[in-house]
Amino acid sequence: MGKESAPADPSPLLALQRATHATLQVIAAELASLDMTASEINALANLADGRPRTVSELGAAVGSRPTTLTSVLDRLDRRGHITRGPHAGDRRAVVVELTPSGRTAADQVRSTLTELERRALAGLPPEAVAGFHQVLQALTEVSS
Amino acid sequence: MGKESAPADPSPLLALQRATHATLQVIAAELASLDMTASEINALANLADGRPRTVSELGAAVGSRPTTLTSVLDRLDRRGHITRGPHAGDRRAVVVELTPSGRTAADQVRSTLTELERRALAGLPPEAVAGFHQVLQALTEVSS
DNA sequence: CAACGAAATCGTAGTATCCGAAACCGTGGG
DNA sequence: CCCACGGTTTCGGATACTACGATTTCGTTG
Repeated sequence: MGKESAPADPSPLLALQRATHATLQVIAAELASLDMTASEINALANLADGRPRTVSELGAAVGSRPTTLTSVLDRLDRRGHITRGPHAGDRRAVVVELTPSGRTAADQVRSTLTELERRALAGLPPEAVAGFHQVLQALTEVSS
Repeated sequence: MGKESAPADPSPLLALQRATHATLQVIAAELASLDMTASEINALANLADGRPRTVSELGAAVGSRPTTLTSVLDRLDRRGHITRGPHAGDRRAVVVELTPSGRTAADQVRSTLTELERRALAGLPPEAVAGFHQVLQALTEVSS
């Protein structure tokens, strides 16, 4: 039974981790000019739509605890990429927002991401991509 | 136009990272009795098939540099989960192999993984899972 | 045999990540 | 009105991941 095409890795979760690591390294390498870490890139990419978010929201988006984000946001703040402002309706919460320079960096991050996605998914049928998102959402929901 | 089901995240790569973080936390929590970190779990899961591997091979499987694995393997070694032996045909290389106790732990890891996968993918059509693997492989290949 | 390349380890440094505790604020009950 | 409770963020401390450069050992090629 020729198993050449199905090596030894039928586990979706292991393949998930491998793909994450591999893409992460490529992204960090292509964005080396920004001199940012993976976490900073991740945070910035999630803010790239320009909509301000609280620390908790951002933490849920990137998959980290709010405590973890504090140091990441500290660095982005020091570099002038984000600002922390008061929340309109809730004075406990802090609103994280992109500065103009942060917007430039975030756009660069997003274009790198979409470029990599385009390169990888060019020859694949749309059903595969749809299934990909379906499985990712199922995994995320089960792990929420 | 109800946007509840399509939040603001059409980026496959961002969804990938979120799912990875979310599943990683659940796995680490369910395997808390083993008292191992995510990297150790990842390495052990990749060794669970019982086939010995070199450090470089394992590094390619988990997505880390060989230098990164050294400390992880040190810990697994100290706990008696793996042994480092000489490679038959290449005396530079080191062969990493599971011990009986490592095999027990690896089996536990694998059963936790398959259980989580089963829970998440139960209601999904096989085509979705197939597309998931297809996209994952494409992303990994582009980033190799 | 001499030179070059590959494999793994070690030392060093920078982050990431989480936990517990504290400070601040919003909400509901007396 | 005041108070207790829960949510939000930050800080301090501890552990571990990760990478880079240098080193050692070994295979390979000329």
